[in-house]
Amino acid sequence: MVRPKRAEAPGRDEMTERIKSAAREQMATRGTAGLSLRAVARELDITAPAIYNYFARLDDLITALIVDAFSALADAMRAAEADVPTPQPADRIEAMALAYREWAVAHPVDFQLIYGNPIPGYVAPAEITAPLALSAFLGMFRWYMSAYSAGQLRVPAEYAQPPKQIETILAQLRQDSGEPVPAEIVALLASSWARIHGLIMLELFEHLQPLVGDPAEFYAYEVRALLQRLGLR
Amino acid sequence: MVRPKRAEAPGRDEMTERIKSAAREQMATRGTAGLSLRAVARELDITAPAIYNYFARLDDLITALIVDAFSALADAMRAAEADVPTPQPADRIEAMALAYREWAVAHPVDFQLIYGNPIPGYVAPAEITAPLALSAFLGMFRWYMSAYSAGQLRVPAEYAQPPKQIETILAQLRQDSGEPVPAEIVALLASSWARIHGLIMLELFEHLQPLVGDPAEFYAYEVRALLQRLGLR
DNA sequence: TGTACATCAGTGAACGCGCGTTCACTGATGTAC
DNA sequence: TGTACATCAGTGAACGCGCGTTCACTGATGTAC
Repeated sequence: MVRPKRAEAPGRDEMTERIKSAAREQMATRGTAGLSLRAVARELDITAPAIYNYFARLDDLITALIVDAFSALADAMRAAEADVPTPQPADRIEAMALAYREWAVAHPVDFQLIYGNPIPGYVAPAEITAPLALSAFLGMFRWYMSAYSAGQLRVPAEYAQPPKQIETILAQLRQDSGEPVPAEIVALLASSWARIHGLIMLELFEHLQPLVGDPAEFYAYEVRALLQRLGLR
Repeated sequence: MVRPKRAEAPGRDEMTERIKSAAREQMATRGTAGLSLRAVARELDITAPAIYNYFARLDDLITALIVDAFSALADAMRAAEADVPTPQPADRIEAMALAYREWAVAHPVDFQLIYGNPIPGYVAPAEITAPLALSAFLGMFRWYMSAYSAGQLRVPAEYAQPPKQIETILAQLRQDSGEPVPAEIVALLASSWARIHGLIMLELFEHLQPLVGDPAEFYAYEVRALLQRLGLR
């Protein structure tokens, strides 16, 4: 019988996971700012200094949680995208947008951790955070581009003249995607992102509910409206 | 010479204002969760217990700050609305939307305080908070309604069939505004709010900048697009 | 005008708390010979 | 197979800190007679 690891002793990697998981759980119940090394240790029946064997500072633990949250969100969106049986961009975009909200609602504190309020005293290392923040939405960008190239996506009249400043990012996107990127598509992506992001933010803090009743239903309605306006439905 | 108050002694109301102002300043530099009674006292050259003469609990101070922030935002929007010389609803709506962002950018921490992350351990009294949260946007609702009644606002095709759940709020709105309120208008209002709110949230946490460059310019563009789509421009 | 009293903002000491981090240590486990 | 040693996760005590809140008090000010 092969037994690569002993059953009772956690092992370094698993212990690291346990610490992160306890930390996530604690944030879920007490808010992002409610995280404390000692409480995590207590939860794991361990003394606080033991955690220093895995994370040199509390900030390193937080950074690890942020990185995990970003990739969990990106994974959820990729999985939703992959589950779509039809080849239409509209279906993929819709699936990813719905997955965005579903993940946010299922993990509200992780969502705040990456898109919302910073923890007091903690400063995220920008070189780690910045690329991850966009990555989830660049997946959607690919479908915007392919729908546009295929002549399916129609730029609505009201978005015809995007501001000049937007061209600063075009060079990089052109490099990433290997083809010329119209400023209108970037503007549409940013606008789309803001529309669904705003709905989620208002929902998470209970501001949307009194206005629309069921936020999930309204969100789906908004996504459909968006796709329809882009000529994809 | 009339002198209703002595110059050197602050007086109760002014001292209350000073405490709130120091608290706001502290939140601005250390985040919403960085607020502490003792630090506020230090700032005012006073001992911490003295603050209990003005606020029975730290939570009461926070509640006062929230109420102040809500009314400051509502005031800013009302002022912008009043400054519009033309009678067109589109101009008023645009002015209010721009004022919404300008206030948020000028007071990011206050904006987070009312629309974002709660302070750990603090629970806002819903009976105070809930009505205020909507109030700023109900001002915009009036203009949506009047533009609709005047036949200027055209409901875009993609928003033609709002979800059923939205009708739960219609009765109350009908009572407030004194006329029948179509579900489409409420849907448009919620959608509009989410669009600009999402842009602001992404801007406040630096997620929008890499995508569009100048957030102010992009915001103005988005508001124009919205008004145009509603047939108001 | 002078005295006694009430009011009340602010003091200073103290409480018990949880926090992040350091330090020298223990003791189980794996490895080399 | 047995012994000596290295590794290293985890311990327990201690540090200095800032926090919210309580309490009995001081002392200036205003008021009543």
